[in-house]
Amino acid sequence: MDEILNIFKALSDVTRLKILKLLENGELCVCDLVTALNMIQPKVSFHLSILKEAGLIKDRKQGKWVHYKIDDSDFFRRFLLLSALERISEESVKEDIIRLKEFLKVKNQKSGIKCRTLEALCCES
Amino acid sequence: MDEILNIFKALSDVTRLKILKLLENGELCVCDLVTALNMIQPKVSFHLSILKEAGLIKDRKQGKWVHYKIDDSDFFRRFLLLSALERISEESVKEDIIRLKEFLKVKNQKSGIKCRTLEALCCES
DNA sequence: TTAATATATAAATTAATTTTTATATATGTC
DNA sequence: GACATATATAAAAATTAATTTATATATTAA
Repeated sequence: MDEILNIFKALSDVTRLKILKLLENGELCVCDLVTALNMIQPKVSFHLSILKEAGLIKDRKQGKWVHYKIDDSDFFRRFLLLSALERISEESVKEDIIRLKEFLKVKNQKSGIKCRTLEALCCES
Repeated sequence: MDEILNIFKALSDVTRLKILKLLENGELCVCDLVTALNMIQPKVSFHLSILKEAGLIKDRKQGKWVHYKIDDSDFFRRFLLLSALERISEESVKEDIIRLKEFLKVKNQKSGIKCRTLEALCCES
């Protein structure tokens, strides 16, 4: 019971649903999410830890950065996310995606590394 | 977003998951649930109101009683419940079902009305 | 019509969660 | 090595949710 409860608890917060919606396009590091959501970093880290604890996302350390992405190793969780995120309109993360794209563009220019997630993000603006 | 959020919030509480698990066998009135869960009545009513608000259950008034059952009019909700409740073991409502069966038996004897839900409840004890 | 039962609701309390602020750690840069 | 950046974590404050207690409403029974 605790497992399923943790999953539902993880999914019952706007910020966390937004994070998941943003991660649908590919992995993002904490600072990407901080910029996209326009929130302070400890707050984002807090929500990421809850999503991770529930087995909904996983992380990958690379140098200074920690990249997060949806954990699709479990069928039920993946399916749940799929059907839930489908019910969240793009509209609800519109502003976040604008900030994110702007931020990733600048990051790309600086680092010279192409970001797949940026390419996946929808193209208006 | 609010709609899906409400659904997940409704599902992120042990008492409410238990209520749903108990309602899987058929409709129950508030006093059935109060006895099964061994909780005070306002508490049960509070949780029922949240489940109803989320569109997961519906009620039917009959005389003094209010009977609740799972609302299967919405495909997504029904499917969500189906796959979630499947992941909750019978063990986690074992004691509740014992109390419930005992209570329903006495109720049946008194009223003479056969309760379908009682028949649906599993047969040990 | 009085009493009893079933349920709901409001107010007060308690508990849990989220947010903020401050600080620590780890990695990379100068 | 000193400094900057990215992230995590701990403690405190703020917010939200759950629980209890008390009371109201509606229905049936006596």
